Amino acid sequence: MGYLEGTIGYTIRRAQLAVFQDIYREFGDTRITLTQFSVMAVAADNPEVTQAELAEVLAVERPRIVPILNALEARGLAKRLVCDIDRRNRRIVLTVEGLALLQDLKRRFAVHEARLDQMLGVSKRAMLLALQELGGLSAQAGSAGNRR
Amino acid sequence: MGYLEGTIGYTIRRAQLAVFQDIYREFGDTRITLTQFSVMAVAADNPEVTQAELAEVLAVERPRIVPILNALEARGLAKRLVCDIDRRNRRIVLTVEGLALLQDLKRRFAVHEARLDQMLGVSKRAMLLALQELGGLSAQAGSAGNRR
DNA sequence: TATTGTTATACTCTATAACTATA
DNA sequence: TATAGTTATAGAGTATAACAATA
Repeated sequence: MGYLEGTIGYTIRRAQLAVFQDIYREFGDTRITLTQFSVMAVAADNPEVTQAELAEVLAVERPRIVPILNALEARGLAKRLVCDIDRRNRRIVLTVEGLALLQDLKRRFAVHEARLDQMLGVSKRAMLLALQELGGLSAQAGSAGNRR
Repeated sequence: MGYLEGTIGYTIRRAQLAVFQDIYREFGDTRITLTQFSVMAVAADNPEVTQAELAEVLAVERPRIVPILNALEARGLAKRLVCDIDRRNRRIVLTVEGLALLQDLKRRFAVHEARLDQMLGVSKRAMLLALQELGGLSAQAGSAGNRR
């Protein structure tokens, strides 16, 4: 090795793998994926959110949202409601069961985040800000989405 | 939104997407994936590396290495050599063409890294170290690989 | 025409088990 | 029996194009 270790690309991939594993360790037997969790969290805070908006926030293509919502609906955790104002849109709302599960998941997520806080200490804030700056890379780019 | 923005998990995913896009922007028309690049970089520094070792360094399952090397071999960039000492192993070596392309890719990668340096300044080093600490999460974990 | 959600398709990645050849 | 590489398979994720309904 040697060359890769000092690069952001390699390091961020390893770190993301570790972070996601840590989250799934807490999620345990809930059979909820990170993307499903993210959809639920966004929907809870934004009851009027549409599927296209969800796709943009989660940085996935619009078609990906469909099976994710299908899974949540099949488990009775969320519902699609046709928007009266513009009947092309569907508003995503959590059911009572969905809200209850989200509370549980957020508790689990907090355990995970607390573990990160303990590992990173004060440098956590600096890293978060730096990571958010990196998001600005795509703004600079000529445009275009993912290549691969 | 709101909830997700302050989390490491969400932020690291967005950041990784941006970083990878930025790398592919530089790789341009080379038709080399990040994983292929990583294999070439590791093989160049460790001429005796086996496929199993590659898999571990790159954090992919051993079967994933096979099609990656097939692609590199098909383009005449790398070769598998059966190890004389233990004929179960194959040593991965780059061809002259592979080494030449790797030099080019490293130049492109350096442009990408320089862009990150410019964006992040001194905080880059702190972030790199913090990200590497996060890799330690999996060590703490009960064990096990990816969940999903 | 343009947009939202959807379907369909192809490709990649991930995870796992099982096979072969070696040891 | 154990290990390295391979094959095969099933399940997710990703990227695109195209369609129906609606605007």
